[in-house]
Amino acid sequence: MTQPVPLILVDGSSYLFRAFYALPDLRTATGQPTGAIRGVISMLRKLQTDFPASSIVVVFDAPGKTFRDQIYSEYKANRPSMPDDLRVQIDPLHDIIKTMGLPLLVIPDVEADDVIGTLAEQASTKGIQTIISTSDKDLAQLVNEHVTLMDTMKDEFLDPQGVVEKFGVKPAQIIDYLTLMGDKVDNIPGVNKCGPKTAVKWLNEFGTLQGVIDNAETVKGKIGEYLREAIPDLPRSFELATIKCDVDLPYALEDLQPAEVDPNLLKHKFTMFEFRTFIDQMDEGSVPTSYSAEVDVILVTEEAQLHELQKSLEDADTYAFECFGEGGITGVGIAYEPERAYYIPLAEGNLIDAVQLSQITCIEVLRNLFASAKTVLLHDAKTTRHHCRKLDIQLPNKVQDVMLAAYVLHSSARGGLNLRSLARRYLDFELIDIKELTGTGAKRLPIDQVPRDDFAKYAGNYVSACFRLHEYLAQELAKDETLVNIYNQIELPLEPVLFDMECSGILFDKAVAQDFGEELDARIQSLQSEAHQIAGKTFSLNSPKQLQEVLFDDLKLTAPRANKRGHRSTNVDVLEDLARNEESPLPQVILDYRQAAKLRSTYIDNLIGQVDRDSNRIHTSYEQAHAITGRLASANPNLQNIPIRSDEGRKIREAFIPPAGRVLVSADYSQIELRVMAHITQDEGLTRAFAHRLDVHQATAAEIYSVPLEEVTPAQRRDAKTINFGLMYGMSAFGLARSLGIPQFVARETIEQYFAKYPAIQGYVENTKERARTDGYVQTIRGRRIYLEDISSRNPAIRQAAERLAINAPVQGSAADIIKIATIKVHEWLKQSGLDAWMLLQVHDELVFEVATEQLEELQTGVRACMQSAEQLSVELLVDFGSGNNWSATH
DNA sequence: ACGTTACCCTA
DNA sequence: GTAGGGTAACGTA
Repeated sequence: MTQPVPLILVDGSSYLFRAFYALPDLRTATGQPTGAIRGVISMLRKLQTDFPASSIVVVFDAPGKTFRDQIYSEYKANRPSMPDDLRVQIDPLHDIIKTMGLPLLVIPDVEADDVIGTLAEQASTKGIQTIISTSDKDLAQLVNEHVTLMDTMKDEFLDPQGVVEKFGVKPAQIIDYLTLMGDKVDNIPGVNKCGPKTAVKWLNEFGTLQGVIDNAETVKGKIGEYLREAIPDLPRSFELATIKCDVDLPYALEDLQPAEVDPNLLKHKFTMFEFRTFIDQMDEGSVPTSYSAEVDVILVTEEAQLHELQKSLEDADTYAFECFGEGGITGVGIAYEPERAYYIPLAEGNLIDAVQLSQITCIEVLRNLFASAKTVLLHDAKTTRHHCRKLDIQLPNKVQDVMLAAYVLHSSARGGLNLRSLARRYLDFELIDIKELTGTGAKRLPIDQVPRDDFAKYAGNYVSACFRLHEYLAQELAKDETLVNIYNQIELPLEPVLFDMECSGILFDKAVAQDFGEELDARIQSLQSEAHQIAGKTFSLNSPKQLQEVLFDDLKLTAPRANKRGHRSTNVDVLEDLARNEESPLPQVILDYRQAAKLRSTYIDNLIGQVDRDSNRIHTSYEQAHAITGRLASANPNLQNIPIRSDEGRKIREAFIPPAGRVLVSADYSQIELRVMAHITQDEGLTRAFAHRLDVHQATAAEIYSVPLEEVTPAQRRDAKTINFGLMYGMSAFGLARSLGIPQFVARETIEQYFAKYPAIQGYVENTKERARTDGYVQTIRGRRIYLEDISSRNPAIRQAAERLAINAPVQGSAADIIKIATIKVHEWLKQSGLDAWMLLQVHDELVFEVATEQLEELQTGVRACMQSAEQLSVELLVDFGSGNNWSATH
């Protein structure tokens, strides 16, 4: 078989049976049988490899009766019923075949043979060469000059000549041949004692079945009697043995195109069935384009070289770029083709004696380069923007970012999103680890002291990998339109917006923080001595280990709970319990101490330390590609966890202030996650509550406690709020009982009542878990994917954690998509509004601005419009505003 | 010096 | 009971 064959029709059912009986009884660790699945998949993968140019269509019998049962009630009556171990492999097998991107046909009321016959006939008519892959000899009747039979498991091909050699009759005689023999298994009567030899002998003598019947009188002996006895039944047997080639199919031949394959999903499914070999094979074959592992790195140290490079870049469509350095800039790397890269050293340090270009010349070239319309390929564009900013260069607003592309493809892929991991994962390209050049620990070299040639090699390989990754990831993203949209419409445009917000920062009044810090110090001191006095000894209040001993050994209080590692917990819940018992004043003292110490260290000290010397502002870093749900994270410092719930903690917010003449403004979405929940589930009760602009927790309380809205007590509302949130987090009766402090059976009843009132939410919970199991991921409204590698874990705790994430991720992730879109819209609007206003922070459902006091109203109007129109949900999006002279006053 | 654990702050 | 970040203590190097 050297000619590529356009169409391969696979008789899936025949292989499934063969694989089940012929192959060893493989099972997963949980005992799920998988041998037949593996056998069929293995066969299909062989076909894919052997016939890369062909389109493969897989056909299975559908459960239920067919026309053959109608013409003959005893049809297949002798077949033993399907073993359970085989039956349970069918659905998973179908699912994997679909994930492999192969068209799968399971047509009710039509046997697989007839589907194959019909498709082969259609293909023949069009002159398309067809291979039927089957282990069932009956299909030999379909062989003609366009149609070949193949048994993939036995590596056997049958063209018309081959049929004659194997069976002794021509393909056109196969039906007659089968009719004469009958089929014991399918309970089709033939001629008694007539096997293949006799059938072939008669057919060679008389030509056709009709010929045999017409000459029945001439057949001598016992077998002649049997033949004559069989004649009345033979026409029906003939009909049963005939494969129909004119079935009405709901598909045309040209509809049966392969679907795009999501390799992560496929790997996930192979993992579920413990098909390690297939995964390994995929990993080996995952390199899309086989580039050389060796990158030709050119060190640019002369002006002539630089200008030559500049010219090449002007001709190139696109190029990868990276700034290397810690603090200062050591050099830049550029690659405009996959196998060659350039490194331009710019460091001063100990390399000053080496020949190198002046920074000024080089920066000028880069500035011109970035001013042209070329697309720059980057890994972590936002960080590169900060580097460039130090050189007073501006990257183009529109760039490509392989980190963000990889994040959109798989936000939680093992190994993370640094370029080295991505190169290894997607390109099988092993990058030099910078630690090999710098060393670690005390002996670690600053990177500008790494020998220049070594560093050039590292840098050149780095940008080369970035270039190659962009090619690969763009192609991967293109396979799913929604993912391309997440990348192009959300993540990519958001990146420069976050950059601007990071550069803006927020003004911080150190004096206010300092004063509060001193107040806290005094409190910390006195609480500490009080604690030591009660304990009768000095100990570190910060140490859970020492505290444990004091509380439970020295003071002999009873430990209510153990923590994860079996130690006696001293966390808030425990201390609050102990404080309520009033056996000792120490627990309350510790609680007060903890609060003060936390505020002092995490907030006061850290925030003061992060204030920029020149601007007196705090510039956080947003992690755009970190949270698996699509949320942002904030770090150095984290401005998304500034205290607000306790009055003491809130005081921290008083240090976040606007400059003179401006106010701080906070715009936050009202109940965005519950609104998303209402939209996703289309739950009537929840939707109605939002449509009537009710207090949603109050409305929930009224429903589950069956009381009029106005009679809901604050306690009932609080419980309802707990339940509403708990549900979004996938909470169990156990968890609800704990957080409401009620017995588990009461919690179970409460959840039942809730689901009775909000049935669509219960449906969502069940469907989502199911979808997560079959797909391996869940999706947000916009189609962002959240993969759940543990959804089929055999460990119940791990599996249940994945289920909770499956329930929460679409809600949290959709809300994250919405505010990201809003952030982009607001930034655009602000830019063109000409207002003296700046977007400073994003805190999941809140945007914080500073604006010239007299422009407050105008800002609110514009921001509200952007935020409310970020997504069209089936419930409206509402935005609450607050403003004031510090961040506390805006709430 | 670095990693892990317990704790606690946010949406 | 979801998603994060940061601190101090403490264990291991």
